[in-house]
Amino acid sequence: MLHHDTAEDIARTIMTAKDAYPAEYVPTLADVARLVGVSTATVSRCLNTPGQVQKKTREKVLKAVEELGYSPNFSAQSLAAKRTNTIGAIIPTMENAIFARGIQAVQEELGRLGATLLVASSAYRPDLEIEQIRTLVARGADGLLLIGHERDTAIYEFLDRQQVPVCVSWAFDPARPKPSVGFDNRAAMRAMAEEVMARGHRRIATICARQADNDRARERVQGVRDAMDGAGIAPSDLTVFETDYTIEAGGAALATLVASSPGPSAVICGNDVLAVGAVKAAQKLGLRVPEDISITGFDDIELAQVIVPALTTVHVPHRQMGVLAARQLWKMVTREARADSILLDTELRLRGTLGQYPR
Amino acid sequence: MLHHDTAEDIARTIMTAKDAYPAEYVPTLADVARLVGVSTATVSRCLNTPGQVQKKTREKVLKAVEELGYSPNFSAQSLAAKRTNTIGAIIPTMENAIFARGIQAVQEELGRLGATLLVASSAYRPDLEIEQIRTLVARGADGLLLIGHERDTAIYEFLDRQQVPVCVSWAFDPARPKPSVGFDNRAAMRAMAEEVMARGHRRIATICARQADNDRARERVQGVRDAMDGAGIAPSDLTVFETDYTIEAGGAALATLVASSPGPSAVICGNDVLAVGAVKAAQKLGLRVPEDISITGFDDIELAQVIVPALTTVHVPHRQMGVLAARQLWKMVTREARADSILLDTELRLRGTLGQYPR
DNA sequence: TGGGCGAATGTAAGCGCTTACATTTTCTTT
DNA sequence: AAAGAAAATGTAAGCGCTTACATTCGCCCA
Repeated sequence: MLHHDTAEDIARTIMTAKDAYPAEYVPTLADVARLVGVSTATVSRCLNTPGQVQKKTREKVLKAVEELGYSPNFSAQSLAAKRTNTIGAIIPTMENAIFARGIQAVQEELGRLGATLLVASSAYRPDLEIEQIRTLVARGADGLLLIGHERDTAIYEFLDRQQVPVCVSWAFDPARPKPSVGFDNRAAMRAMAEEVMARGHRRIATICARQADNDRARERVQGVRDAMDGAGIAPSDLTVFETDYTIEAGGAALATLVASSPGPSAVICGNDVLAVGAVKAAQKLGLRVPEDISITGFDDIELAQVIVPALTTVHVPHRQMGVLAARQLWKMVTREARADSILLDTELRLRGTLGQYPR
Repeated sequence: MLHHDTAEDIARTIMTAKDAYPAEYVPTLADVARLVGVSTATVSRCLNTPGQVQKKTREKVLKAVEELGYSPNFSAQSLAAKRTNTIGAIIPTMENAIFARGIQAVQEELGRLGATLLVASSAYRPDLEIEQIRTLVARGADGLLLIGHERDTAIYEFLDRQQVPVCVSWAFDPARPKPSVGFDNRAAMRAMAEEVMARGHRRIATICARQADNDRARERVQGVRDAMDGAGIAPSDLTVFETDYTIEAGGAALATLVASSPGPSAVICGNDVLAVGAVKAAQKLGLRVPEDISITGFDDIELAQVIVPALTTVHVPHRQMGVLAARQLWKMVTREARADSILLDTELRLRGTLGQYPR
């Protein structure tokens, strides 16, 4: 007679295991198979391709899975199947709402597509980013979402060798080797700078993040220069103040700028966090915004509408960007289609912090 | 004569593999071992316990690793070693600065300890949280960081069976089975409510998040009731308005509250996001804050100091909480020590939105 | 009723690593 | 210089799954 283990037999195994190792026993596929009296292949199929298994068998298996509290071992699964249904994303920081919001959208969309998102943050440090990329790849990420194009070519070679598809976001440049889903930082900032200059401002300064290894920051500054050039002002006249990505740093930068002579009549900030810091600092110095000084931001995060006056800024469709980047990446991973770059539109949001050049 | 493969041999293998599969070849431990002429065990030791290997051997191995661009396969590694050096964290949302900041600290501290953090967000949905917990465990998370104590007991049983240590944060209750690193939500809110009542307010309302499966929200409301009780007011007199966790929802809630009769003279909000929405909405309705209506928050996020007037709120030491939770969890994972609960202090930050009861 | 065919299930070979144990090499010690 | 201990390295058995291929089952039709 064929012997099929009962739930009690398995329980006994568990007891034994308990004696041998102090750890409680975690059931495996084989345990489920043994309890039901089928092969591990059948159990595996029940879980992954239920259509291939007879209804009766499937039900018995699922019941056993439930009874034993079985949960598949991800490492074993991906080692055997060579895919993980996992996408990795590395963002510069979680502390800025801008990335948080976009990445939340990525996560939701990937969940809808049946994939999981792993998020790491690099604290704006290229060396840490490389480390995170290697970690994520070693963890079997099927694809990677990276912010901005610029990074060491060695790391792109590594990714190519490992056959890991990459999609770049928060930037757009079809000329780059990797597809990107984003917006044109330079053109967007140029539009903002033109708007500023249309109000008569000529003494313009910019507060931005470190440009060295940040193509987005650099392109935004370049956008301001483009606008100056277009208006017949020497782009080299632009005062650029690089600083950390915090409200305090933005405030300190503004204080320095207005202390110089002649101080700027308009300060174009590389993002909203810096801009909010600048607005608060200006007000603390007794300057009226925008009567005495105009200030603009970039991103359009919640903060922008909370301060008084509300911040004039560039609106970026983060959620849409996240959703599209997720879809694009998934296409690349499943090799459904060639991924193209997608350009999203930004929009000027003219609010209270931008005014006419003081008469 | 013993034959050792040269880099060219390996390259040839790679070429062959290339013909067989379109994918480029990803080198394995065995390739490195073959190139150097040692066993896989030695290579493994070079990478994991370099002290056990002779300097000369180690150098040759590391050179080969470099040359081949070898990167260990995480799945294989954790399948064999039964540990992942990975901690999972599930937070309600990434879109609130409060969690982002704390989790960033957790990540930094774990990095220092040699572990990686995997972050998932549940969008405040218990069913999604369960799913995320199972995913993280299946991925081999050595430990889990969860927000708040309250969840289905079945999921705690599952975690116990899987032997996954859990540390709870953003809450503190040593009476619960899992250790927690956090603060006393109830006492903190009670202190705030007492401060409000000390200014003469008696018509008090509360705007908070859904209490149903959120012990933190519930405890905060309870704290307000405690204070009322202490002042001889019937706690049942408290108007509680539950809503979503957004600025807009906070604003809408305030509008509803002031429209009722008699409207509250002070609105105690469950967190800063709701409070900021309430302040903005009140101002839009023509009410002066705090002269006509007092509003308080909880968390002390950046926003609190950006609005005018600055928000009176409860300061929570997020970064410290993150660091301590990370250490505690790592202790549990490495079984270095029994983990205890840690109580952190919160502090009232009395700023501009809380004033005397209108005469 | 038997042959043939598709559907359901089983068999077993890995996936790339770690590690207990066995073996070899090197260093002490007398 | 021999013996023994310690250090370095090798051998090989898994870890828990997936999946190509082999086998068996059930059903239909002639």
